[in-house]
Amino acid sequence: MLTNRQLLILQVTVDDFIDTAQPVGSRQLSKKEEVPFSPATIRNEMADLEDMGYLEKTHTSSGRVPSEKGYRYYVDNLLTPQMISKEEIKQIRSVFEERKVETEQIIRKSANILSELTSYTSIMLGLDVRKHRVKRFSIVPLTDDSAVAIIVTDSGHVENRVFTIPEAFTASDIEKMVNIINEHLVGVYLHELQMKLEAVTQFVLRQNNGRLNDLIASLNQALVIEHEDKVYYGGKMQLLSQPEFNDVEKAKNIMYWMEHVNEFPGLFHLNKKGINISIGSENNQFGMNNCSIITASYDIGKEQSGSIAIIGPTRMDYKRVVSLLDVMSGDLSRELSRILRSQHE
Amino acid sequence: MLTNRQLLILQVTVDDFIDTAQPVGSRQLSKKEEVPFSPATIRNEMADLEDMGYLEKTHTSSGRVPSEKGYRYYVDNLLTPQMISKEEIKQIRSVFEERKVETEQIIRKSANILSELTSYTSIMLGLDVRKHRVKRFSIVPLTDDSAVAIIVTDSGHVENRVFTIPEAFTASDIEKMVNIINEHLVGVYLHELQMKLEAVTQFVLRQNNGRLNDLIASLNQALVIEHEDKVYYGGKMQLLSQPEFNDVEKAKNIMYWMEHVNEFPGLFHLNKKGINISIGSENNQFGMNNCSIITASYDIGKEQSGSIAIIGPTRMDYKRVVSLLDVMSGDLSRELSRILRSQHE
DNA sequence: ATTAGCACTCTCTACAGATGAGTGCTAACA
DNA sequence: TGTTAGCACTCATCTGTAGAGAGTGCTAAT
Repeated sequence: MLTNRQLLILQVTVDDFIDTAQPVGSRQLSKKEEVPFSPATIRNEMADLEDMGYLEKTHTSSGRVPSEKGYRYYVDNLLTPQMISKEEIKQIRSVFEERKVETEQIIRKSANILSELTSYTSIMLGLDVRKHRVKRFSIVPLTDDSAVAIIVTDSGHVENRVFTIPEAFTASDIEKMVNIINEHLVGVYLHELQMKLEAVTQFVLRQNNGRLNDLIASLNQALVIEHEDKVYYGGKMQLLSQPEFNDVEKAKNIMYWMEHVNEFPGLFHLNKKGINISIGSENNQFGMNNCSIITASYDIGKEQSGSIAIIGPTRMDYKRVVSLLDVMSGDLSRELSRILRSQHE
Repeated sequence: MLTNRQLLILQVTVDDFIDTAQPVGSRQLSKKEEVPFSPATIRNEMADLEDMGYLEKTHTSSGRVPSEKGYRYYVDNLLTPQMISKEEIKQIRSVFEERKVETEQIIRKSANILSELTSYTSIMLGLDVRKHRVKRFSIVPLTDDSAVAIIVTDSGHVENRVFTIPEAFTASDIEKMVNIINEHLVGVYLHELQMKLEAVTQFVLRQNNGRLNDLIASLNQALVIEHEDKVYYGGKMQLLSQPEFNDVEKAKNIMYWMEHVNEFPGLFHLNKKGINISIGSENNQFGMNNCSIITASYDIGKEQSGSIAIIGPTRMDYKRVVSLLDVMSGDLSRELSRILRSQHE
């Protein structure tokens, strides 16, 4: 167990390192008024903290730097939420000022503001389209053997797919099918679409409209709506401004990773509700040892939820980021729920 | 006017520098078998080339480096197209193998392959949506006061906008309007849309259907189809591998620029037909002094055209890039024209 | 238990000298 | 007269050294 003095010193050390990015020494610490001890005392405590694995030295006579274990302890036990200034809250709220209805734009704008306020990179997952419901289905023929299928969801989102028409179907055939599908599919969640289309096929068979079968099959093939996570970034280059990425090799690594985020589907969904912090090698699997990722979830109505994340160096300003994410996720919950509700009225 | 020997030496110097990124010296050059002269002779010629502004020294006793004027001369007069291996042509052709109908995917894939083959960054402009024609217009009501307007184009592209319904219009009002609009607007280019909607307004007024006016106005407002160039990148990070971007500051600059390409609408459209090379400070306005941009245009049918570009350091492999762009733009012309034609049949 | 003092370690910077690649110029050569 | 060998010179880069500065660990005094 750590003594109060050790807690204090650990906290101040981490804070200082986060601030300056320089190893912090005992003399330097003793100058701070929060720390009323002499350098020698601090040295002793730091040595103990090092033995326990919370601090590290870069070389024998350097100051100390927090270890991952140190950050972890700091984050779990010493994190005092930071006040967000009114100015900044106002800036966050500005996202919702324009009364946009397009959730995509709201999310995109949020990402930008978040990265501006933190000076790290933000990543936002778009809403899961598959949890929206079909509002209207229609087909527009393009050529003799191709047409575009359009699904409008209750959220105003539009999915469209070009598909091939297997034989020569007349316009009235297609119209008939559109009617059947609308009858059966309006109100259905997009992720149930495939399944429900099966039911339609059965229905069509029973109605002796068997000739529509091929058409539905082709349609069914085109309408696979992947769980394709739309990912929005804010301030991709912000990371390059951090001193830890002065080395181009490291910068390249992290940029590469960001381009391929969608290939790691686990990243956000594994997270629990609320705010979650993953430090350094804890997200080693993703090849970013020098980075921490803070994610926050928000709820939209009862069924949907979204994720925001900030990615920065392990030496990131946890206090501030956590507080900002807290405000932002709360606002997103509230505003997106409001929009969704108005659409279901 | 340059002598043949000077031409040779300039060419070999540029080639060598492109290859090694190191200033090239006279001794080094004389070792090459294409250059049967002694270092002293080469020194004399190089001194002359420097006087004429084609070469530069980084310091008094360094080897020479091509100046921008040198690159320009090289590009204009000494560029011998490079053979593209069958392997590589095959790789390019693989874009079109899957018989995709979605031009967007073809373009995206092209961008990736191009950057893979060149190890620079590629930028592709999506097709200009505004040159497509309206195939079908429809409206799907979402709530009492909002609806989504959908335009399907002859190319299978779908544009959609959420707009607010000013007063309580009945479903039949809206249906009426959709019919009127379809009557007037099918076949119209998207860039004419605004104008033609004016005409519809006039028509509606004359038909004494004046009450639809507000509806059309709101719709008109939503249907601004910006000349928003969709920009696709391939291999954004490739540039970071180039030695000239080892300096993080420079890397940041260029990355920043790339994120904001769409804010420089002039970049691609000013270019003439065919292949165009812009070296170093020639694209100074865009803040990329160390880069060259090679653009190539391709034609789709009679009316549309597209642009591909490769962006790399001034010390880029012009020979190779030009040849690759040549092949790629030819293929894109051919294949996209084919697809377009099939859609107009 | 805390702190002052001291020897020690390690990094960083500056400076000097050696090295080597390259140049310009001049004189000899074909 | 065009080409080349030779030579002195320049400059970047590397190496080694010395000193400053920041920090540490340990010990003894408070």
